[in-house]
Amino acid sequence: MDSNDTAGQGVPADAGDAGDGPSVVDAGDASPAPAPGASRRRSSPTIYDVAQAAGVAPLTVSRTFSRPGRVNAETADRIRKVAAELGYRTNPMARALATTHTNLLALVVPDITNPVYFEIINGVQDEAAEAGYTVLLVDSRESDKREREALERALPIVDGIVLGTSRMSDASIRMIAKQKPMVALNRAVREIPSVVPDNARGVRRALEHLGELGHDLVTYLAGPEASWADGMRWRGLREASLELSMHVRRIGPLAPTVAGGVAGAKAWLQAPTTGVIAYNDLVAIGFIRAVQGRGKRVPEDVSVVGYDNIFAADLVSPALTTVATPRRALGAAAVRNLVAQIKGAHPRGGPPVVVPVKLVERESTGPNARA
Amino acid sequence: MDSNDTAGQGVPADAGDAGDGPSVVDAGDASPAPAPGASRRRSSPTIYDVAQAAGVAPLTVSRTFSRPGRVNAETADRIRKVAAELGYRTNPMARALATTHTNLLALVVPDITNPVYFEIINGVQDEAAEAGYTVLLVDSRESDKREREALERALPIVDGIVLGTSRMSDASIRMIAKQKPMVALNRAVREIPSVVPDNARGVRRALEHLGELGHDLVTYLAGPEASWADGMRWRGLREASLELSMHVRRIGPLAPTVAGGVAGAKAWLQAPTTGVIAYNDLVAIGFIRAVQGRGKRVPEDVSVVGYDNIFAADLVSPALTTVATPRRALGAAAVRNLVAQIKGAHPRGGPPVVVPVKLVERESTGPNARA
DNA sequence: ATGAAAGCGCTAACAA
DNA sequence: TTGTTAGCGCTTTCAT
Repeated sequence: MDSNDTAGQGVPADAGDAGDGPSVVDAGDASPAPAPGASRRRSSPTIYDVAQAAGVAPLTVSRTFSRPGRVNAETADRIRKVAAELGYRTNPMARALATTHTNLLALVVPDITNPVYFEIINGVQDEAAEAGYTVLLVDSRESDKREREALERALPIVDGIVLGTSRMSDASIRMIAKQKPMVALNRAVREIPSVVPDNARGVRRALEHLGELGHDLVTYLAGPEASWADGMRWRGLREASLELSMHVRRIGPLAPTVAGGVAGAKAWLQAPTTGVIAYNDLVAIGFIRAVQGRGKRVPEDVSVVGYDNIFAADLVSPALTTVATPRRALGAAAVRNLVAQIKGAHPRGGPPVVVPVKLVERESTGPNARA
Repeated sequence: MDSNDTAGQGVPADAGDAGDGPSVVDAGDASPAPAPGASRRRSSPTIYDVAQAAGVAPLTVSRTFSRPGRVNAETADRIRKVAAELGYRTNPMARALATTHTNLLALVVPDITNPVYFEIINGVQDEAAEAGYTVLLVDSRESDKREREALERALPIVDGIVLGTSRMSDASIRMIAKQKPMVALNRAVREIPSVVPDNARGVRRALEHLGELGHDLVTYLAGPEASWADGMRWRGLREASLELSMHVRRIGPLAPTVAGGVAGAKAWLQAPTTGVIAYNDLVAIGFIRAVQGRGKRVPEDVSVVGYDNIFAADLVSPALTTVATPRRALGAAAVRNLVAQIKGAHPRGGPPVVVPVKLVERESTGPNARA
């Protein structure tokens, strides 16, 4: 909520250009459209204007901007110069109509508010920008209805879709994938190229970490039943526990929220363990607050590992030890794959691209007091 | 990071409508673009196809979708039916080219990652959807260069811009406002319609609250020097302190981050007060952690009030008492204003639209121990 | 390396 | 209420 404004003086002074008296507060009241030409901007110059001014054919101007190299260097320079003088800018709509592609990508996430998506968004946006695409962020706010509607709107104007943790059914997803190139993120969908973090490896590292600290009985605070990621993590946990000769219990399903963590704590108090691995950071945070409220100390009485390494993980006390998912890399990988598809590569229905994760050790884990 | 995937079972069931045999899993490796027509989607039907099938003129089809009501109800029904059968969808690019408007709005924020913008984004998106617009979210990541570039890209394809807490100079902003309708958020820019929260009222409420708890000397942890909001808050604070017969000290400027709060704590420890008001929640959080680290208790030794009421404010301990800015309302108001402009209303250069704020009392404030 | 013609799909004007 | 005629600004053939 800060800005670099220099208008800090708060001067209401109004250099009124329409001069219709002192600030009429209400926005768009009566007066309809101003006479076209009033404060209205002149229609911008086109390739024809530039062509004429530069003494070439319109097509040459077009080429100068869309396929440089296919035009004489000198000619191109001259055209560019003239264009700059005239303030020419290529019209994306016209180009889109002619080429059928917009250079827009849709990125769908279930909840912008969820810190998990920050870096994904950044990764997607950076990689997209690099490839010459602008991204249209679609926030479905955890509603498959909203997701479908928003996607419906976006579909006809984008060249491809990055579907982050979709709330839609596999069937709906495949339906959409038939219409536009698509890559799924954080979720494997048959026949759809997908990019996922290495969930198995993540929980395994968490378990190892706990093991090294002397905890050999740990509780897993499970996520939503329908969660693909949760399934992967629980499976990975069981396998790892076998290899490491440790024991893992499961509590859940839990909502993937602070409240879910609180609920998990209730159950855990019935049968405490010195080690806990949570489905995600929010659950871990809720769990910690709840058990602290019951007089337990973290990490002295119980070590807890979160998952995702969200923004807030570093803010709570104790700061959360957690598995960091490479969200930026995830987003970037998805875009690369998507752009490849758009450029003409066949979509690969093969196994998901798996991106590595890593454990971030902070204050919520410590040696087993009993050891 | 969870999903509702049903693919857990791996059900391959696919009511294949294209029926080209059992899912050929591995599509393409080397081979370049597929023969146009292979897995490529057929070019979609146009108004001409629909017109022909329905036995009317193309224009009538066009009207049916763009100006319903201007066409006979029965005819319209028939056309819609035929269109549905053919799977006709109006082509936004063609429409945009013809009408010169895209029904896209740009929302520029300096940092998606900043919780402050969540609700603004939601408010903007909802209101925009209601008005028939899709929003293109532009994240400038605190860089005026990036902001300018992204805006550059977005400008030609949007009908208007909501500029949230811009990092650009007033001059740049006015420049852009000349090209497209615009509304500034959280910042007053001369000659540009703007919507801002009631900063003066906010700090005043914070001060009152502290006063009621018996603190009459409070420290203000100031934000960045260049911040418009900071100026407003400090000014509001001074005025309120006069009226309330309280005393306010100022420490700063500080970075609007957790680190800034830590820095502020250092200075505060030189001359502690029992009441503290921070520029924003992040600063408050940093401050609290730092003073706690020096053995001070919150709120027993010092009461602190944050600003903004971000997501994390409720997660830290003690939970933060803070001034909640009506971010969703802010976003919605901006869009209403913007759409009014687009629809033809004159831009109003008058004073900013001011949206009310409110104080959220949580655990970080308490009675003055000395009282 | 450059150009002329045609058209992408839709919507403004005007008619009828 | 409906239809006809022109474009919107760009990129595609296919020449030159």
